[in-house]
Amino acid sequence: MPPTTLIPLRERKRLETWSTLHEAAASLALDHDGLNGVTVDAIVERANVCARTFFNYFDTKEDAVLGFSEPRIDDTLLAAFNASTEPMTNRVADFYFDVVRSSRTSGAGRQRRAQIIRRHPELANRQITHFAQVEKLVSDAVLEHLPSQALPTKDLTVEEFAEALAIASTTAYRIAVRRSTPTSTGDDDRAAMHRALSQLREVTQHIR
Amino acid sequence: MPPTTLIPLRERKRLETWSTLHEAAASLALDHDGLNGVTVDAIVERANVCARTFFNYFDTKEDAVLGFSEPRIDDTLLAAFNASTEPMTNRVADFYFDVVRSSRTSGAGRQRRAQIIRRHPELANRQITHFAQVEKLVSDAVLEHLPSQALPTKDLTVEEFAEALAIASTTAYRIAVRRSTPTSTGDDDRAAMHRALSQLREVTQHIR
DNA sequence: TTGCATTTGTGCATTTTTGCAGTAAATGTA
DNA sequence: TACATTTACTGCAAAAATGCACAAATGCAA
Repeated sequence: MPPTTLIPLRERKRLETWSTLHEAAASLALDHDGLNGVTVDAIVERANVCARTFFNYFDTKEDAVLGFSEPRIDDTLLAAFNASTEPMTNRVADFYFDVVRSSRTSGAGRQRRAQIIRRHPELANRQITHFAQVEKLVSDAVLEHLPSQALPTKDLTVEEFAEALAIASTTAYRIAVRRSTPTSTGDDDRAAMHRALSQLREVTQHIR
Repeated sequence: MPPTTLIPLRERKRLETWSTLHEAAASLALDHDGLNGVTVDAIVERANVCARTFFNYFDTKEDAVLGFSEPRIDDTLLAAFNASTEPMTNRVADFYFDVVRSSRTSGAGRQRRAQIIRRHPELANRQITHFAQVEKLVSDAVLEHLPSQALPTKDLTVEEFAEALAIASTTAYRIAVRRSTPTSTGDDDRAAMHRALSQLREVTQHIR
């Protein structure tokens, strides 16, 4: 565990409030039959904040239960992307991975999210839109920062290329998550993603 | 323990922060050789708030260790004072008691405060000024709300009368506190104060 | 002595939380 | 059917917490 004093107090408290709210929402949802068994009031009472604060952290009750926040691209992540010397596909995949994992949800948290969605499939939609958001975000960022010489063939526009890279990343990431176990670390998952990516290359090579 | 939902969230949190800071300050002071063994930084780190917030709650480090807040007169207390049908001296004593006890310090807290002061006598000054503050506050409030027919003799101005009532209250209260034990409740202390008051009457009757 | 570091305490701008009023949709109830 | 109640969510103003710069006092070392 990293020493708490490295993170400024204000941010530490924000993270804690986020976690408390998500924890309250998720555990209540598991105990009380999903979304409809839980009210915002019950969540905030358990988390000891007011209802208005709840909506400062989550757009919807659904998001609180699943622990989704609007995905954002940190400057640090962008810098890492630009600095990387990997082939472009791996580079984008790493970037995608970083963006997805920059959310505050831990490994155990993702496990539980999967459990909740399994038990309450009506929540699956939200997960899909979330990954769509990440994909769009990554696609746009890649497009904006793509080195001009990176385009592999004349058949593709840069827009198409960026989009394809993002789509491939999503695919590889989802494969990695599917293969992930409760004991997997973040590094394990990243490696699994790269494996999936190269398998994707193998498979697609025979298309004609 | 009273149900928490009766106190509004904002006030609940203020009380909690106050208690947390006082608790941190008092226990650190007991463990580390009084005032000088404890820094504001150490207190706020334990209480998990920033240093500026500490000074929003306490004027000085001393006050935090002892758990003193600037005494204030609640409208509720004033209303009780005005509504009372007791003889004026008892009325003022009750009022004084209410004002003193409206601080957030519990019975156990007062015990510990006494312990700290016993062990670190340089803190005793602060206690004296605190009681002087309360006395002045009560004296002024009584002066302002004294029924005009309440003056017992022509020998006293109303100012002097109000002051004397406040002084008598302080005296009785301090006697009661000196007699208080760790198992005394607030009601016990109030009764002890009234006993001290009537003993005061006995004793002073023979002055000439 | 002088200079440097630590500590208490304040002023002020920014961020966060709270409280409250109110909208819109869903749901229960006469 | 109409009508009240509950619930999710928003806008806005006031209160509280934070971060930061800074003053004053204190201690400590050269």
